[in-house]
Amino acid sequence: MNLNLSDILKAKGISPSVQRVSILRYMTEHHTHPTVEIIHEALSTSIPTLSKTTIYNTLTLFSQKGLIDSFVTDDNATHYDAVMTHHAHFKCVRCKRIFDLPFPELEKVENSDFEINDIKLFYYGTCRFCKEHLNN
Amino acid sequence: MNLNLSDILKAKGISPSVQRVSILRYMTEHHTHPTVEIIHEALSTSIPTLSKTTIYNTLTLFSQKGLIDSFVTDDNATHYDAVMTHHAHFKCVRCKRIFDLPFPELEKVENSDFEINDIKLFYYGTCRFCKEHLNN
DNA sequence: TTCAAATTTGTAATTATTTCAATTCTATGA
DNA sequence: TCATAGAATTGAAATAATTACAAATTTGAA
Repeated sequence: MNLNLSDILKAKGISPSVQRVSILRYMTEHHTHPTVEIIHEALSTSIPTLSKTTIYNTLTLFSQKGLIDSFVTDDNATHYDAVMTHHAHFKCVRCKRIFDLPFPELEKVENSDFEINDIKLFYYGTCRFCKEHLNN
Repeated sequence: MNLNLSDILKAKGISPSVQRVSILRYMTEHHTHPTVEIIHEALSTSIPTLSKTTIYNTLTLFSQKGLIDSFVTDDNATHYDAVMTHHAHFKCVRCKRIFDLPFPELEKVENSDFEINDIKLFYYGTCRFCKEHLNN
């Protein structure tokens, strides 16, 4: 398991430090689209000296190497995502959780003014849990 | 023109102060998806005392009353938009400008776990101007 | 005209992120 | 094995967007 993650990093030309492996492990085990803050809270227990700067550096590196994706939502924080298959996101405006949804068929943009390299699709609304339990 | 904007505000139950009318005018005349920073720079000349807090308050109010929309892009800043017809956005990763694009036909999400109230679609890439003039 | 309520303002606080220099770690070659 | 250069990490400070909030100003109705 650990070896596996190390190998993934090495395959991308990233030397597998304790911090990097931990962050990658967190990302692959938690598909919750965490922010730097959340990751820091979660990993500080096992690596007390882990700094946010390292997490920022690491996630930026992972992103550049194509290991993870990132996006911002209307909380103005960057969320990271280790699921690299193209998908859409649903954000519950109540509990703020972000869920994956399949990316729908999209007609191509007929406009030569724009060279499109990436498409992001966000749904906003209320999740079933909040619908059922927080009726106020 | 001015009367017009005042009336729009009044129709939404918003009293048309100088600041609010100016901000609404800026939004209707500039479809550039400005940030608070940009609006502040632009209007400070004519209203030197205009504070960012007022701009934040006003845009939040306009948004709540359905006069404008807002979204964030990967610059982690909130952009405001007075074009209220549903459309998509293209952001040029070079010049950072944001353009409107028609919102494509989308298949309905078949998932009772989510009640969807809003959909946002962003394209990222390079605009024609940057393609032609900044080839580096 | 008066005054309460609404609005605006400026400052300070908060939050996310970046910068950067100092420290720590690690792999390599003597 | 040991020294050491380069890589990685750290923490503190700087920056940027936003919010909180109390004081000052403006406004509209009585």
